[in-house]
Amino acid sequence: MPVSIKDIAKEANVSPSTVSRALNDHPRISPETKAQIKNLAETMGYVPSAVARNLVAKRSATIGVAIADLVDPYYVRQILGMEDVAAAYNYQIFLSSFYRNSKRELAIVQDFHERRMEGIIITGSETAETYLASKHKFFMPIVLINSPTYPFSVSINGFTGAKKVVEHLIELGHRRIAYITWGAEHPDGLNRLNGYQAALTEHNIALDETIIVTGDGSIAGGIKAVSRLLDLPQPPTAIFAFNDLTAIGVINALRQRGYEVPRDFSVVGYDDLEMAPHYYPPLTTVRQPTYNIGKRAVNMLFNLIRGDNSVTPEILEPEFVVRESTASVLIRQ
Amino acid sequence: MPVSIKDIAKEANVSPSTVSRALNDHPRISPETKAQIKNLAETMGYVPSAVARNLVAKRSATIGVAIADLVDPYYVRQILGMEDVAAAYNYQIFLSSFYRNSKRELAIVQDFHERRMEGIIITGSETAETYLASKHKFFMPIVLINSPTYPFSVSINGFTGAKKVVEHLIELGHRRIAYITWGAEHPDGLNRLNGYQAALTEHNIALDETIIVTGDGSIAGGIKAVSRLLDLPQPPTAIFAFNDLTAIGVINALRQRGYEVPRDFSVVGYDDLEMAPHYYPPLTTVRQPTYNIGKRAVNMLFNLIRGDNSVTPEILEPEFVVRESTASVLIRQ
DNA sequence: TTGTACGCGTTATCAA
DNA sequence: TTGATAACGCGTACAA
Repeated sequence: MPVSIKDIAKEANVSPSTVSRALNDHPRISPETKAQIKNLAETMGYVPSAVARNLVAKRSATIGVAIADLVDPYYVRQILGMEDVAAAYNYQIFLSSFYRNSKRELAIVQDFHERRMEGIIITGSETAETYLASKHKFFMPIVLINSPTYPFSVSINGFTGAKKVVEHLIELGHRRIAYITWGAEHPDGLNRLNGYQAALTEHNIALDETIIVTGDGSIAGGIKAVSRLLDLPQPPTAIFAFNDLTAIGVINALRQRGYEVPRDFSVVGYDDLEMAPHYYPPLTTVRQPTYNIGKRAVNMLFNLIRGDNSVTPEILEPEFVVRESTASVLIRQ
Repeated sequence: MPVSIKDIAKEANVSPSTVSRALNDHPRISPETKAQIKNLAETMGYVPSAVARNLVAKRSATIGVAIADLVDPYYVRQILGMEDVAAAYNYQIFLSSFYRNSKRELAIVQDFHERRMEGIIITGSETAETYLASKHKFFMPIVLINSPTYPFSVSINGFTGAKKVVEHLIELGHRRIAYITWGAEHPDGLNRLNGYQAALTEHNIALDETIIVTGDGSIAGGIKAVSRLLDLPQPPTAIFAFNDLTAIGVINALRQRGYEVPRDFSVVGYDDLEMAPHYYPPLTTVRQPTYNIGKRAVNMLFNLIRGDNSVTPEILEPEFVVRESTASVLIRQ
């Protein structure tokens, strides 16, 4: 249905290559024919076919981005950074979400290959080893976010992030600090757990596995975790949640039971969501440089596309933000 | 770099068309050659080129989705519905965000054309008239979300949504009900404003333009709006915010000034964000059928792609949800 | 300055 | 059952 370069050529009584040259501002063409053809293209409603162009050019000026969860602001804000850098390079982004399903993730990577993306970024992968195994042949560079063992990756330091949180709570006098995880398979899960443990060890606080419970990164998960924590013979005085949504669930569940934060329990989240400073109480949390990690990932990818394989894994530092959901253990009665 | 059908043909000593048939499970091919070629393709790491296939097939099995804001959960949840329907049809989605910039929106539509998407969905467009004007030639069907004047569109009824909110507040005894809008250009802005006015008129409450203020859909916008509202000689007793984020800003600003919601002011939001029931206080709001609207939009688009032009604009109804941020005006002292 | 010829990777048609 | 040929829309070498 769309009009092609040939249609214009026929209409203008020139050859298709002349039309091509006119449309691409090729130097060797007379100004008159160029103007005439451009006019004709306009009136005929010509729209160049990227698919034909990509076939012959062997490049698509497009990168594929696979994201763990389109609804999670943590991942979405990374996209913002990617978009800005990609736009500066005149590249487009093809975005797909695999919803934390490794099978879907691999299907997306396959699709990116078929579409001949020039590079791939995957954020939130739970199967990073796959991209190291040589049994798959990937003919385009792949950059992972938060898979620090992968050679081409950009990550945020979950170890120091978690450590700072726990140190802050210890400084406030807390000794029984619960930790709500997000299952073992979360890309950043192990790092943060190690940070949590390191802080305790450095302050000679024995690790108590009963106050490490598993959540799912959701508000509901935080609510459930509180039930388990408060049923303990010796409940914690502070709760470190895997993310802000979990923390919100925690605070709500505590309020339902008549407790107040931070008077009765200190609670810390992670991510610094847009509404974290506007929650009640404003959340003490860890701000992750999401926009920046997106930028860095695309920059690294372009280096790889250019053939510069000297890139090394990058690790960005998160920022600890104290607000009002944490307080000294002493204010408890 | 990637291996092509020709490479396999050479390796197997057959013609390219035989390889094509083997790979596509064509009926007229011997089982042995088929098996041999499939093996070869596997070991050689063959990945079919979607771009070459699309060129000859004149179809991409892909629809383009342009979205007003990737960070706004309201839009993102629509994508979820689209993805599910598209997947059922074996279609992929190419997603781009224009961040409420009409120029970028049109550039995305142009890009979709060049990539030969089979159809386009635009949600949150502020320039819907463009798609009616015949000066542009669009050679693929376009479905708009929340542009009810466009013939191929799916919308949520903002009129009844807003009306229900105001009726609820009136029932609680409120007479001075402020409304925080999101600028005139918001796709649903006028509909909701009309609903707001209709409810007031039906209850013989005079419209007071001084308590209709402009926000920007953000928490910060809600905070600013409160300043203007409380500086009025006769402040409102209830505030209807354009969305939940604005409502959160409102509630926070009120709390900062020592007021409590709903004791001193009733506040209503819009959207029913994931955390709306878990905010403090839990938000009275309007739940929009976002997932469903995404589904309907894709279904409509497929009808158009099939050539069925008998589609008519669809309007879905929102659902009013009462929680704890609203109360009778009588409980004020 | 313009036209001719060819190739990109794939599928479909026709002939063998 | 398989092979040769053409075509999709575009860009580019080479020839005119």
